[in-house]
Amino acid sequence: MILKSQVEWALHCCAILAGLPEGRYLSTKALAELHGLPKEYLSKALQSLSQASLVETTLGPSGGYRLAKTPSDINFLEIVEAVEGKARSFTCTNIRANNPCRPQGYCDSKPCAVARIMWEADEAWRDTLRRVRLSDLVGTLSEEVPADIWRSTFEWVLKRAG
Amino acid sequence: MILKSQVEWALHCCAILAGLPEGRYLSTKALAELHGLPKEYLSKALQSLSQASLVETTLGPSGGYRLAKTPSDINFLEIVEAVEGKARSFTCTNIRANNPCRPQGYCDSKPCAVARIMWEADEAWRDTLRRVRLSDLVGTLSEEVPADIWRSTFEWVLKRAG
DNA sequence: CGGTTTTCGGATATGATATGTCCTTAATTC
DNA sequence: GAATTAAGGACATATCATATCCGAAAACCG
Ligand code: FES
Ligand code: FES
Repeated sequence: MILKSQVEWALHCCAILAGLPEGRYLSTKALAELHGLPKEYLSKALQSLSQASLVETTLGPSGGYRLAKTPSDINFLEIVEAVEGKARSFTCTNIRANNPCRPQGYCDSKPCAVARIMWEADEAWRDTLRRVRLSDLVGTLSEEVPADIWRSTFEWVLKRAG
Repeated sequence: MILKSQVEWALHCCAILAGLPEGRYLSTKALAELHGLPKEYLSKALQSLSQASLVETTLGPSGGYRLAKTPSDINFLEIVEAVEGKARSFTCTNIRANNPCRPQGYCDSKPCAVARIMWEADEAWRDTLRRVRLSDLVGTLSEEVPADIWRSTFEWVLKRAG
């Protein structure tokens, strides 16, 4: 069970977009260059964010992406699910139904106990992500990233934001 | 991010083995037949359980698997990690290091903020699984599975247990 | 002892999914 | 009209999950 690397990409990109001034857009090209990622493929991740209505886009030169909501209104789960999908990590294939001791045509009333436990764990994972806002990440980053790097990155981005 | 189906298989098999009388073994063949699974491939999952010291084996006719510990001493996380591995679901590929604004040779002191949050969620998932014991599952099953099916399954297993 | 049954591990094949590239279309800016 | 951009489809490649097969070693049974 491994998350795709697009999840990391999306989170980093959202963190950058969160620092963008009101009304400005940042292109895929800039985001790819900033993170050292293949532009074409990163584009797929950004499209996922767009389809999830987490970011807005505009075309043409000076086009690109910006957040569709305030950073404090976006949580980690939204971003993760946008690229990873909302499907649960555990799927019950109902192998209990293959038990040869079962009467013909017997039908289970509840989802099985095994799946319920695995889904509970899945929900705990999602709950944790749901509780962390994008603004929390930006806050942590602004404390931890050395001030000069933080500032020069911001300038680098502004220079390319349309 | 999707768990392999072997996880489900291992959990179901452990639940069955938990009902086995002291000192008896159940073969892969019986477990595969009971759950309608490919014997050869299920064998791989059981080998994983064996390598994790969750089950003990013996060879020859009347050989097979039995639990290595009491059901109340085995938790879900042990079983899941045995077949799924202990690696975290999120891997930080350190793309922050590609930031062109960084000074040459700059080295990060901490794991990055993004990864820490994702790992926290991963830990919440593991914590939930760690808290559920195999004996809890057996207890739930014995309440929910209709008594006649429960009993006949038990007899079916005993007839094949060496 | 010899034949059977079992686990174990390696080798191999197949299918699905993640990753990555390329190209076309439509919208926007200048 | 030319340049730039997101969107999305087609395609190629790599990795991993799934599945099967085989040989070796151990245990049981006659
Ligand atoms: S029958 Fe296996 S998890 Fe539901
Ligand atoms: S640098 Fe991306 S998660 Fe650590």
